[in-house]
Amino acid sequence: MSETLRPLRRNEIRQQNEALICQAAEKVFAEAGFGGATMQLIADVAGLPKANLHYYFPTKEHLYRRVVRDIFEIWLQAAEAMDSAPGPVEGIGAYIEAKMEISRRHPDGSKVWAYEVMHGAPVIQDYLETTLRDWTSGRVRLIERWIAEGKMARVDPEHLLYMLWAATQHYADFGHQIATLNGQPLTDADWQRATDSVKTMILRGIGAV
Amino acid sequence: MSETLRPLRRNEIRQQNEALICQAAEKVFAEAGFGGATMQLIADVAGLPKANLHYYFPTKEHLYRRVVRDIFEIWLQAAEAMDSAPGPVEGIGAYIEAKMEISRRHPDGSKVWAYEVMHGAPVIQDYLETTLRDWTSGRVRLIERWIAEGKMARVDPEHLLYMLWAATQHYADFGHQIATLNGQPLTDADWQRATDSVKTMILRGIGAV
DNA sequence: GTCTATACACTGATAGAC
DNA sequence: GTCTATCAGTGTATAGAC
Repeated sequence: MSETLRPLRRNEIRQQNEALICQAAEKVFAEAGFGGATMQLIADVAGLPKANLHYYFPTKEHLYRRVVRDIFEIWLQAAEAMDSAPGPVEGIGAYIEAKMEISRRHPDGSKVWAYEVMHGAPVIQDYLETTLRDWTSGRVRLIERWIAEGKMARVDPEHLLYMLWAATQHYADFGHQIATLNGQPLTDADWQRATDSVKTMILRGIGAV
Repeated sequence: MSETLRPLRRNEIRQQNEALICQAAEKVFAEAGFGGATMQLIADVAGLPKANLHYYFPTKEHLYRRVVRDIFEIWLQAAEAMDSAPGPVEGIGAYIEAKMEISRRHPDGSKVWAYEVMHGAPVIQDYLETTLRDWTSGRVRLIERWIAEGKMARVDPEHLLYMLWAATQHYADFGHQIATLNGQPLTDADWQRATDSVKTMILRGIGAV
């Protein structure tokens, strides 16, 4: 009887521990990079013996790969905010809000992604060449349609996307610099003002308002 | 006679070797981060025995500190392009051009800076709190003056600066991602188009054109 | 599935001959 | 100022008891 339940229980334990380890790994990888992170420190943060990490993830690189892939999924989900919008004001406005919210809620994930890309994307190069490229192509066509319909100025769609990524992720990746210049970490009101500033400047910059 | 010349010669040798080592270190730190970089690899890239690095820079951290400080100086020099301009079109336009040129010519330096800030600026925290904060305060006042003079829209000066940094440095820090989406590294014409795009969107975004 | 002990490789740094 | 040899410390990964 209990024999038939054991597989499910094991899966639950695995899922729970993997999530715990991933959470700790994201934090440590963001703070130290791949080379600077140690399995020992990740284990300490997760509150597990170091050997358990190797039980769930055979190597440090496997664990890192998993963390980066999780972040990539979050980026893609935010992208949906841009679709099914009547025009750039709603679509790009919603995309900026979604990406700013991610920068606020998942700054470590954003940093790990930045770290990975900065170092030549050794782990997720295939994602860049497939999923991200496909997504980008689709949004370029969407922006070109908005331009053709006279809903925004004639801007280079690719460089608009780069600016959207840069402006929003900057608040996560360079959050420490911003907090230092601000004198303290951004408050709720600060984040609202930041989001409004980015939205206002970009929407006006593309001639949508 | 030759005795009096020796100190100069030694200084020249030191200067030359330090520059060689810094150049190699910038490349390796950018590609691997502080933790991932090894003195052995930096020595190999510089074409020197590892022990020589420790002769010129006592520890790995001393070498890293020097590399980050060099980059910081380049940032500050670019900032001068913004001053002594009659208005935002010339001032911010020139600043964008200068920063895009740095992203193109010193992508490794930009990455080391990004890496350092992303990880909490353990080495250059004092620069953030003194030099960068002072510089920022000065430019905020400059932008506020332009706004008061009706030369641009009423935008939040701090967030405009963040957007300038983000948009320009993105082409260095995320250059690999951009090259992948572009199908190849940016050409001269691509860089020109990128610079024009950033200038056009931001200058229109702040109501300066 | 969990954890202790350990093998094995590598790193930063130094000593000391040249 | 240059370079070989080497040490002490640490890292990843695993073996094996529980």
